[in-house]
Amino acid sequence: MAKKKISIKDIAKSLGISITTVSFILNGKAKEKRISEDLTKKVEEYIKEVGYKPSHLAQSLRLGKSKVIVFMVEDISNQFFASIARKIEEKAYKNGYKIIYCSTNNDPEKAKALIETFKVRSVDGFIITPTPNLESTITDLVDEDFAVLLFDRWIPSIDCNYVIVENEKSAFEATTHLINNGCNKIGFITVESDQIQMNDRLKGYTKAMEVHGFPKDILMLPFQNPVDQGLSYKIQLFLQKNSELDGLFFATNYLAFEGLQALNTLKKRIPNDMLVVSFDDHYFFKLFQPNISAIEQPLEVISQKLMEGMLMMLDDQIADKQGFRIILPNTLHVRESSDAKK
Amino acid sequence: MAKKKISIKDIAKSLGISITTVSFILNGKAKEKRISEDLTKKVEEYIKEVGYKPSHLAQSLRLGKSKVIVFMVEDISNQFFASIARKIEEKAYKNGYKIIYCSTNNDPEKAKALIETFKVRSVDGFIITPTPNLESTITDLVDEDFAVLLFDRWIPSIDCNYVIVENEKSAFEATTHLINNGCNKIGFITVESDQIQMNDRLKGYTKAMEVHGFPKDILMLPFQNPVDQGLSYKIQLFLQKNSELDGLFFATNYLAFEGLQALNTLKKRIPNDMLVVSFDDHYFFKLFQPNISAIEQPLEVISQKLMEGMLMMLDDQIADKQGFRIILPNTLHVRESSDAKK
DNA sequence: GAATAATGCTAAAAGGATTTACCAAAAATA
DNA sequence: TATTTTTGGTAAATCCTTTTAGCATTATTC
Repeated sequence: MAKKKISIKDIAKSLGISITTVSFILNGKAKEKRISEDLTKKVEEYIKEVGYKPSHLAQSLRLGKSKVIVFMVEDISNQFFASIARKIEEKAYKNGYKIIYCSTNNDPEKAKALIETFKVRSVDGFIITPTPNLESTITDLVDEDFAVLLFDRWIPSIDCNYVIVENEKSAFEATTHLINNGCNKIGFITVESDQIQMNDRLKGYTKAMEVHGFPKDILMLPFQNPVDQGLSYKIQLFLQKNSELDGLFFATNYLAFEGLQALNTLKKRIPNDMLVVSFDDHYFFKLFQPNISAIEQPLEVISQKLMEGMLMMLDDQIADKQGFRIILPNTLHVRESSDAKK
Repeated sequence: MAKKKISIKDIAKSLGISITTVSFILNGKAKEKRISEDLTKKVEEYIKEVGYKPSHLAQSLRLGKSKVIVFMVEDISNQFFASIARKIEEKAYKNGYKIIYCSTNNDPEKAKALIETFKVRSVDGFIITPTPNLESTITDLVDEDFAVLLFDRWIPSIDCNYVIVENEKSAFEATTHLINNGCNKIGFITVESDQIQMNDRLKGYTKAMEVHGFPKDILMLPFQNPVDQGLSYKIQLFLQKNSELDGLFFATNYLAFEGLQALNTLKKRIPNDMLVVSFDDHYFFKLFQPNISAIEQPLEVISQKLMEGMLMMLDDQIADKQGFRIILPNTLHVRESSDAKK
């Protein structure tokens, strides 16, 4: 039953005028191009009547802009990325942009392949959580005049805009929080990876421990996606081997979830036996008994900055496209009774 | 520094042959169109050498297919939808399709506007969790030959393919499970909405209660997005007013999260004071102490069926495009010690 | 009244592909 | 040798817009 899509040509023919005229009117250039008001009105009415909508595809081809932004993250089903997705979606749509998402699984080859397929789709911009070894691919992208914005993690060696958070500083603060509440044997649970944000968190922990002259206990779990079933068990073993630990700092929330299970299995109580803090706040931490302290990334601000930066770069007027480097502060939420061990 | 994109025309000129020939070779029609092997090889090598990639935009314009599928859900940051997103992404990309997402917030006007903007972008298909009052919009879509697949909820009054789960049956089972474990005053916590899946869950509960001749206690919370802060408190009031309740059935997981908080505040213990079950399983339910029973929707199968149906509809060969109506069974996970109250 | 300026509009190119219809030249057939 | 068939390709239309350059008229100026 598919009724044939009406084109600008059809309109021109029906009205006995030229395509050019219709196009000018459609693009609000009637005045500028000296189309008479009478004709303008007539065309506008006809357009409304037949419900004509220009083909975005043809426009994109002609103008070389597709009004599409790619949102390439490690895993779109991860709550953190999904939340950002939701927020940038809103802002993008408001500005006439659509968002295509994809997940890299932190696999460089997959990331490269995805970027390649998007190049040929003439997307306008990329918001990316880079995988390792993506330097040259991203540099190319920037050279080819795509708008590129890294987030969550960045790549120090290349010249590219980004929006990230203060990983090291917040990790330092969180560790210090544990220390100030009586912990001196604090374990750091993280994941084996080149991801710079993870490294920065480790640095923050390390620095805080060194400042106080405390020994470090670090558990580097293998990186995997999806989350391995045995993760909780591995943490449990680590806790048993280091039974003197009185504090735990999880580098990201899904590690904390697994860790909480391990603590439960071992009948270690929070906050009496162990003080816990996690990077990346989560609804769960407030639900869990007792509530778990966590570092909250400013999702709303991150999203807002992401779109702000994107739109700035996409807007040809702006000369300085290389000055958008945003580092945002996090918030440490102290939740379990904080003087538990004092 | 943006190096100019090379086009099929450039190749033809460089090699001193016609555009047509290049196109035939690119599309693997060299043999069919009787292009000599010599020339074919020469062109293929040149293409590889200059790294030519056809413009997807131009192809889409010419062929009328964009290889884009819209994934329109209530809220992409919801774990359920985000998980589906992740899974269909994989399958879509494997088949050369990209996915644009958008969230309706369950607002019919927003949904209609979104669908309108996508029509002009010549997307090929829509995977939709319909809002209320979307009947005519979706019928139009189907009439205009877009591939449309509803999921999570469907619209009985219109002729459109879908992939859903057995809401009523599973709700009946879950309620029966509570009854079999000694509950006879079971509260049903749901949300005020026209969404058919919510209604079906209510029906399942109602039926089970009526079969056993037990009184029903239903709490209809106002629909809202994002989740209201006072939700937990409202559930708490309900529990206080109906202090004789010994079982609770939550129509969806985020209600259960709020409910668990309320139970905690009221010092009601699970399973001793109250047996609980929730629709939509969640990682949390396994983490929570004690573990919470829940009905798990088959995410993997749902995703697989969605893409299977989509691809089938997009594949022009298939004649019967109206025969894809899938209803999938869920799994009830019984987690707290099941004989608690026997 | 002739030259200039303004008015109102349009033809055609461009963007990058696919595809139909056709055309020479060479080979095969009669 | 004359005719038909096959081979190896190409020109041009098409998808739908945007935009440059220009062209008749009419109005204005001197």
